[in-house]
Amino acid sequence: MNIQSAAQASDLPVKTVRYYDEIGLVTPGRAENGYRAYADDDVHKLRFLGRARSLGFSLDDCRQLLSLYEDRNRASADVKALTLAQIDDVDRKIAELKLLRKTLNDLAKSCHGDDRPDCPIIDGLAR
Amino acid sequence: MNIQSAAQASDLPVKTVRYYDEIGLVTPGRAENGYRAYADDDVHKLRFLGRARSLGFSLDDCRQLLSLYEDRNRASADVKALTLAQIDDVDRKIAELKLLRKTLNDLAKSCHGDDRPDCPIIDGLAR
DNA sequence: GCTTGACCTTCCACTAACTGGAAGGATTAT
DNA sequence: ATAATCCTTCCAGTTAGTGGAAGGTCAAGC
Repeated sequence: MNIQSAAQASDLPVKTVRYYDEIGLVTPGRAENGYRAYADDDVHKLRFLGRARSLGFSLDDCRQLLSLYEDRNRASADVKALTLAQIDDVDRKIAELKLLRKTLNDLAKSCHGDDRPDCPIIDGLAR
Repeated sequence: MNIQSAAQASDLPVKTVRYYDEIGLVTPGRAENGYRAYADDDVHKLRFLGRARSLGFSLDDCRQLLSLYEDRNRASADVKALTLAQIDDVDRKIAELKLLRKTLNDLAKSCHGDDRPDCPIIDGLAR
């Protein structure tokens, strides 16, 4: 499978897929002509990356998550520990976002939102 | 007021304050010796920036907000629209994180977590 | 067999929003 | 006078890509 098909199958831009190869995250084989040759397994990793990235995991986090996926000799306890750490991370992020949402919502609620110039959002931010 | 005092008063790193000058967001006057001289109004803007940034507004958003802040004749509706867009964004992120949390949790729950190499988490990711 | 267009390659430069550090000048304290 | 602490500019690096140029390859149509 060439890069464009892999990109479409994983819902990532071609440039990004090439970048993930460059930094060693998903390194496909090469065809005779030098083209990247993506296997189904590679596409699977790409899709996983796309999902994890869109959820705020850094590429470094993703590298860890992928190593779970790739290392067949890892003790399952290690795998579980890493997964639980990721869950904690997700929980923290959710909590942060909820707080952020509340702050923004409080600001928006207090704003009459018409064409008058005075605005509680601006005043709230300036406080 | 020198840059360090301004930074402390606005709770921003000195480097960041200098950066905001560099990109033309908050451009203080200069003293005889070439030092940046921050007025109270500059500090006010800096604090505004710090708060808006920490709430997830991009510097581009901030530039808009700042111009709205400075424009006493702007409609509060413009400000509200910007804020509501931020809230939508946050909501999307929260929903996605909850989905990911569930996926990771399901994987972790199914894992026996001992020193055997086979692990349902890995199998689940490989699916 | 040749051309056209779509695809692929690498490489270099650029983005946001800083952050760190070096080199050197100014100010303040002892 | 000297040391410590500011301040300045400039250069480089960070994360996670994105855009574009220069050039090689492939499949279709004439």
